[in-house]
Amino acid sequence: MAERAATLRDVAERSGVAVSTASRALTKPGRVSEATAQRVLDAARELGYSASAAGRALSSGRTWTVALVVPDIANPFFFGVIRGTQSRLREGGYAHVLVDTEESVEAEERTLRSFRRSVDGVILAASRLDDESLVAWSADVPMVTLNRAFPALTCPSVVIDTPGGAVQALEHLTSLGHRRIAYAGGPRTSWSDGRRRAALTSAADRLGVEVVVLGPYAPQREAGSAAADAVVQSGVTAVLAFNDLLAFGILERLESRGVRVPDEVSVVGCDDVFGADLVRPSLTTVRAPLEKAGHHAADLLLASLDPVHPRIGAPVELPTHLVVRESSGPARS
Amino acid sequence: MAERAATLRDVAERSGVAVSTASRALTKPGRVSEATAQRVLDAARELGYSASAAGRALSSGRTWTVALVVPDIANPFFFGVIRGTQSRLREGGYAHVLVDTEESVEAEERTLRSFRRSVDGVILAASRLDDESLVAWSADVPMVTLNRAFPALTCPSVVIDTPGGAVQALEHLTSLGHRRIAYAGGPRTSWSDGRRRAALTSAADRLGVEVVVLGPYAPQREAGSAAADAVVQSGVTAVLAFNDLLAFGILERLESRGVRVPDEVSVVGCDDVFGADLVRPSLTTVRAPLEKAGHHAADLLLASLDPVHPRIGAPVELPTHLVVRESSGPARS
DNA sequence: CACCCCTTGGCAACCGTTTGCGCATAGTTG
DNA sequence: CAACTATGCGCAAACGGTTGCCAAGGGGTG
Repeated sequence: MAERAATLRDVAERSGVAVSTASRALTKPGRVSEATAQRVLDAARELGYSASAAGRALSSGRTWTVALVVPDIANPFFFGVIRGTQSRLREGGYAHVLVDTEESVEAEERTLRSFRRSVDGVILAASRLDDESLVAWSADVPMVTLNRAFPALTCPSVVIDTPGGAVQALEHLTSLGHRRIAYAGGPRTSWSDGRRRAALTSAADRLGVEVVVLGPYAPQREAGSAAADAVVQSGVTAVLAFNDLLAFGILERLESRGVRVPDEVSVVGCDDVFGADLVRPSLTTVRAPLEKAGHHAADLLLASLDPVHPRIGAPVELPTHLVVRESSGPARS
Repeated sequence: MAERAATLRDVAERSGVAVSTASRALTKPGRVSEATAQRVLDAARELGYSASAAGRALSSGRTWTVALVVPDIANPFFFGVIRGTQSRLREGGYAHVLVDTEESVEAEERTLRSFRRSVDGVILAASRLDDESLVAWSADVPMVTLNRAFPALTCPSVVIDTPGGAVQALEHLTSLGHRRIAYAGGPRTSWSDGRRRAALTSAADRLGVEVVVLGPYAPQREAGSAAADAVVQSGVTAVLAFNDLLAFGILERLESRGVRVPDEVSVVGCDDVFGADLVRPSLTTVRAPLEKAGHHAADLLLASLDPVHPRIGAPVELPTHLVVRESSGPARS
């Protein structure tokens, strides 16, 4: 390690001004004279100065850091989200702390507790927290939720309208002649899962088809085997899976059991994550605008963090649409 | 936002001790008496106290934060790595800042400059920096490189032996009767690409086969079209791609051109990222232990950051092996 | 009973930056 | 030419922890 890094004091000494002036020259354009500012800037460059985030955070109260909290970093659903938040946050000058709670409510609370004071805000993706905790935390730290509508209007949220897409999928399958359709559900703690379930059962009534709810299953490929077996067992002709990962697992299992897709069973996923068009048969799925969701979440947070006129934006709901590929087809008669 | 968060001073007052004692009670086990420690702990809990990272960083010089710098956050190669580093860093009590440089050398340097003072260390994955800059930066900030061997032994590194795996792939193809084999290369700035190229040409000599180097191509699916066309044009019977993403693109393009895989052309990828076993035909590929690589990188960094006896670990080279699936087969005769 | 050591906890300096306040100096006006 | 207003800059006090140093007190030993 080289000698200790240059501090603002070093810069000030080198340019022959007071520390306070150096600070202003670097951060408050127009607050010092042109000539002085230039001297300070030069000195800073020569010394390779860059401000200490800790010092700055301590005195100004702003850390220029945002935490993104996700339940499972291995889930490609969140890759898209991460990309979206990352690009916007960087544009806004914020650093990006990534936290994986591994689907644990305790880990989520622990994270919030420990980051509360060290970040300016939090993006909570697919939070497993209950309403009450959510409200409590949102009073403590600027927060935006993603795919978790907010009970009170105290904090902005962005939700992806996957239920709407799921209903589209149901209509698609119905029009292909399917009459009994399974829904392979996700974790019970998932708010999204509840919404989808409700939307599907009500749409099923309207369409005059039967929806068989299976699960809950972990939103992972491995869980697909059990789901596929349940699908076969239940005798439905089509299945809509909680997410694409589960759908992938179902496809694998059906193939290994010799059940042909879509001839015998149609399979539809949710999200359109990386890989949905690679698998064979390629997966019919409800496309969720993941990166865009990340953008909106970051934008909302940044708006509420604006030092001059912070504003809490209106909740955003992003539409989805069905992408029809090879894994869905006419019901076997 | 609620009233301001509790500080150490609040905790000290509530428990009737000095600030210094409160600090020690919370961070130096054994340094204060059992009874006092308990009082402080209780007070802290009652107030919902959690230490300010900024204050702590400023006085102790440690931020308990590590930056992970990747060239492209959209590349699933790095998902595995991120998971690996994330889990180890969290165990070690470190927070995880994620930075995407978008393959830009300038962004990489800018990142290092701005984070130098605000993180305890950096994991530099697939750095595009030249040797000289790398050495210079490693003197400034504790650093571990991933898939970028280090010129001097000043900083630990972990490299994945993909060249070894690529040679295995070449042998596999040779034993299947292929005599002219293409290598669809990656970005010229990629250190890994250079290594693979060298390993392949020397192995080709030994095996008595011809390797046709194509490219460079961007390590992305979209680049696969051009690569596939070049493959067809060159008249080889097999192609080894720089990474799986490129291989996916090649498979897609070959399929749409009506070239059968593996009957007419065998395709082999590198990395075995998420999706390699989903695509049809499933991809024969060189499996890189991504998560393990992340583990090692984090472990090495943590070891060099150890406050009591920091040690710079020996460079780690992780073996790879070929996973044979459906996309490779006997050469057409 | 005197001495010493060890445990415990307080004092205060320090980490690097921002910012409210006040003091010069220069420029403008009557 | 005096009085007043901008403008530019410096002083010093925060921000919230950590830690070296020291003093007081308690217990053990000769």
